[in-house]
Amino acid sequence: MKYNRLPDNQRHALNVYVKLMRATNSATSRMHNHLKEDNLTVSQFGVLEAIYHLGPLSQSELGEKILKSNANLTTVVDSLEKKNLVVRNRAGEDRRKVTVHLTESGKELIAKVFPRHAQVVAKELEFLSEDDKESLGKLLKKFR
Amino acid sequence: MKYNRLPDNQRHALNVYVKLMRATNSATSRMHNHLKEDNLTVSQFGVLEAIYHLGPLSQSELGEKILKSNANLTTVVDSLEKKNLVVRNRAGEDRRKVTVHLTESGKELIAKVFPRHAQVVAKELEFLSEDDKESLGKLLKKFR
DNA sequence: GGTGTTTATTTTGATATCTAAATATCAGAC
DNA sequence: GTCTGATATTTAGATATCAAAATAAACACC
Repeated sequence: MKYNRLPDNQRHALNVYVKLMRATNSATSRMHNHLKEDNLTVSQFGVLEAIYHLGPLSQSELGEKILKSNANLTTVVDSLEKKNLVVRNRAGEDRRKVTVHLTESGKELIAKVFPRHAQVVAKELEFLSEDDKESLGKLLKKFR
Repeated sequence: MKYNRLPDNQRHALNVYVKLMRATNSATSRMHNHLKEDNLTVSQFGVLEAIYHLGPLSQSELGEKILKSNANLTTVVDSLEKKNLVVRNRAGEDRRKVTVHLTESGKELIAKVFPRHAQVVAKELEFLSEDDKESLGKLLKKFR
């Protein structure tokens, strides 16, 4: 796309924007493929992984982690519960909150899937040098 | 997320991956908001914009541009057609292909919305210096 | 201690999107 | 010319997701 006739700053911004979309799209499609092997959606994996690394969390906390709406978290946790990978616990101090815990089989599954995920992500980012990764990380962090 | 106990390269890759997801998420949610004013979805806007800048395109070409499946393009073009913003044309040499054109009101709309989009994107990326944008662009380009 | 406000989750109603199968057309080999 | 395989779009069936309203619990404050 050429975007002529635009002020420089807008043209540059649009170019970065388009590249960001394309990069994310290509990265995710390659990195998320392996989840099918275990019948997990990206969101389901995200929830399992967050609890795996951070311990039991409430649904709204999970929503922030995996960047999905609260309404959607209800659905995602429902489907994980149906598969016996997590349980909801409403017995905390604040009874509005649901705390989501891994079951034994949830723990087993994520303990198997996460290392593979880490490998796939590392492999798919191999084309970046360690320096590239560091600079890219710093730049992306500024988006906040 | 700390990702201890992982090899360095995997830990670094995961950090970049997470930052990429978060950056894209935060950028898109801020940059796509203005489209609601004109009742356009991101995909609908993407199609209008692609034709606006590149001229009439087939649906599969549009799918590549906006990173959506062919099946979905049918739906997106359907909805644009319903709003009289584009027309399908099947009269080319290859009669399998549909070529999507802007109507007059489609042209008017995108001629109004695109400059605003460019402004919003530029504004939302203001926190990056021109140098930052250039380095980021170069790094993201490597994702191909 | 009742009342209004905030917070967490769920429900409702709707859209966007995907994969796989169906359909239609084209292009090349024979 | 006809068959075979590739390509473009559409249809069918399904899931993921969202925004807004509903529900329920906690908090604040007079």
